[in-house]
Amino acid sequence: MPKTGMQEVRREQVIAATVRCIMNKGLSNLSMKDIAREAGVSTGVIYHYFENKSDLLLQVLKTTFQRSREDAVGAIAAVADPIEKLDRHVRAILRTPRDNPQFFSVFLCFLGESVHDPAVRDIMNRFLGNLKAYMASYLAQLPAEDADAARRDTLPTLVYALGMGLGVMWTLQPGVYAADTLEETVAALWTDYLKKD
Amino acid sequence: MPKTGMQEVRREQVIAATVRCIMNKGLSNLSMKDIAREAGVSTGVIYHYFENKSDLLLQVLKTTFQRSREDAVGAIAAVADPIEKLDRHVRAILRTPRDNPQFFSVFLCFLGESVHDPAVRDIMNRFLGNLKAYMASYLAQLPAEDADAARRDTLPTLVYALGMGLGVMWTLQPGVYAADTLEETVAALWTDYLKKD
Amino acid sequence: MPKTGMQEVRREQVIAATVRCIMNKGLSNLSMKDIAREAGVSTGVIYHYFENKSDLLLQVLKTTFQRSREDAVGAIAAVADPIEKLDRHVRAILRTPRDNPQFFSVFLCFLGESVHDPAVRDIMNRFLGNLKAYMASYLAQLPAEDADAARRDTLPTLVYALGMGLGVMWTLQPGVYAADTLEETVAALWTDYLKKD
Amino acid sequence: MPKTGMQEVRREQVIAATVRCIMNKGLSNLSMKDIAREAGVSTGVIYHYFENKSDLLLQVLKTTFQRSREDAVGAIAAVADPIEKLDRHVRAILRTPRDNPQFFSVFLCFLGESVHDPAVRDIMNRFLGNLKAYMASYLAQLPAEDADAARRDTLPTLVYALGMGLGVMWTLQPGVYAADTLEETVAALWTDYLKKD
DNA sequence: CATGAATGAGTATTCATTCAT
DNA sequence: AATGAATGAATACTCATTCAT
Repeated sequence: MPKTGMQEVRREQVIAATVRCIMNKGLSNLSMKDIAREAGVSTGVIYHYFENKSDLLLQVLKTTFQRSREDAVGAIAAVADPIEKLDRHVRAILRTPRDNPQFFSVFLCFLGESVHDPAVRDIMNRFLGNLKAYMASYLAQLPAEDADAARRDTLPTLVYALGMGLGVMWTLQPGVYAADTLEETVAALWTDYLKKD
Repeated sequence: MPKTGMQEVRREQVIAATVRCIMNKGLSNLSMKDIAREAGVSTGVIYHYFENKSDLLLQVLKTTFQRSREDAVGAIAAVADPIEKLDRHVRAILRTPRDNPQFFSVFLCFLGESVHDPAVRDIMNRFLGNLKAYMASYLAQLPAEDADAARRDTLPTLVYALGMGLGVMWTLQPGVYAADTLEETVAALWTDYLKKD
Repeated sequence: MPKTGMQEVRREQVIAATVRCIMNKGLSNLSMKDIAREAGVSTGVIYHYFENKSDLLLQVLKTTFQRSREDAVGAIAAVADPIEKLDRHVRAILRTPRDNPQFFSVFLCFLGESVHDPAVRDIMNRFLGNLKAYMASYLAQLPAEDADAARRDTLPTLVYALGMGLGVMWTLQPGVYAADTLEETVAALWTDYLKKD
Repeated sequence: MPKTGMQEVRREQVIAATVRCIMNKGLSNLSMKDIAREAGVSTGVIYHYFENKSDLLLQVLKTTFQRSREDAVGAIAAVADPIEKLDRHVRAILRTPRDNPQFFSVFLCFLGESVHDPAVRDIMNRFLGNLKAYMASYLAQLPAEDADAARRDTLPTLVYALGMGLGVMWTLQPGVYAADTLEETVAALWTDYLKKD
């Protein structure tokens, strides 16, 4: 087993423990001791692998976002048709709060932080920017007659904004929405929006 | 002026100072001393009017939400026609992050807290519930033939979800969106959605 | 009792406790908890009156030096004749390690720090500079025929260097020197040095 | 090369690295990791050759002192005449802070430690004692009529005290003294002192 | 009513030392 | 012999809360 492999394992172990702690206690009550206990290591270990608390938290955010993006892209990579891609993409976004509640908890916690912490805000912006750019890239393949140009440009922002908003509501009141119906409704909403004359 | 009047003034003074502090430093770096300094009072005064830090923060959240709701309702109270009401309502929601950034900063900060703090989550849910209920109440006045029943029921959730999502994006990157165009687009989106056969 | 008076009292209390701790444990093992315990206060109090540990230590050094200087100047202020002044001054310097061992312990501890800490070195240099300047000021009153000019200029440095060196030796091995004899010897040494043709 | 040879090399390597660290950061900020990095070895190695940090530091002090003594003795061993020996000895002492600033930094740092650490103080005393004894040994060879007996006895203490004091001043403000002139002055001071009737 | 000094438990972080590899 | 990951006690410093004045 190569050493670098072990090191990576330890880092993951600490990051995973931090995510669990954030879900249980939030960012404002998060102590390094808690994280160490949750990870089953001593506090010193954390400082072996991360510069300080702030560095650890940024790594947590980055890792969480990277995985979420890989999931999203992976879910629609196999599909060729842009419209079909959009449909599946929208549904994947709407399912995130249920399929990956961890992601949403972390996201919401750091959202509060991003208001006054530029480093966090940068990571957030880059994440959202990447996702929107990805959607724009396959929408660009649509024949010009199939979609209004202005709408095609606005769509990624609208899709992610609505997804985020519904995610927040779902996280605040898990289960109050008829998930399947909502998925149909929203998927139809955006494909209609795009196609409309 | 009765005693309670002065007391109310002091309370407001402290709450306003707290909001300003939250905007500057976020929730996780907020100290009672900061608040006292910002309010121009001693720390002892805060404990005269609020039970403790947690109580103060809940009062801040309630007050912020109450005002926001009063603003929202006030902005469309004079209009009679439900469709017109909806149009103005949607536009008011979309303008919130610019017109009242204070509100959005506070909202985002507490959003992170609501993940693990039931008291905060309750207030959030009640706030969103009230807003949606208010929209539902005037949409109910629409003649049955003017709107699909199912759509009328879903609309408040969708409107607020999209508003919240766009607000988050605006707060993360103030100014990147063509605000006016977006307002038109979204207002049209929802009125179309409602009317569609 | 004015408030500022009480504040000054507290500061003195903490500084005095710090000096005692330095004498017992040295600078490198000095903890804020030790100081608080020795002063009979909580750790928080120290941070009420001093910015941080480094600030406290600099204040300790300044205070110690200021008092030592007041003692030195006070001991010879009443004397008019420069030669007589020098004689008493030299004797006062040589008596310092016995009369005020506190001063010498603090001085030696910070001497080690001054090697790499510019703030400490500055205070040291200013202290020594002041003392030498004071001696130079009254030696300047000597009639030109009574003292070789070059010797008069070097004397303060030599006097304080020897005093410092003997103080170190005394502190390392308290009591091994025949203090009185040494005092005579050294006092004679410098008055001779100055007068010699 | 026998094993002990290698071992000795490693020990020297670590000791030299420690001295460099002390010069850069002082005793109070000295970490084993710093030393290991400076020496280009792992922390484990240090514990192979030294019992613990305190042991390492004592070895550093001993080694530094031993070398300084060898230098001092070596510098005047070839001279036969006691008076000439003294003259050269005094000049060598005064040149130490410039020629061997390493020695002086280490010396000053441990001086602070010696106040409360008996082990350090013992080494200091033995070092100074040896140097003074050496000077006394060759001064003893002076014909009785060439030197006052009492002065001959006091001289080593005075010479080293003044040398130490001037060294401290030089270290605090490198370069402010006219080194050559001072050397002449002091060398003359002590030979005069000894000879005087 | 108001103040702000005082408390002390709690936090992030460091570091000498050990030990499995 | 050598490595450097791991430990955990210790440290400086913060901060919500109390209470004498």
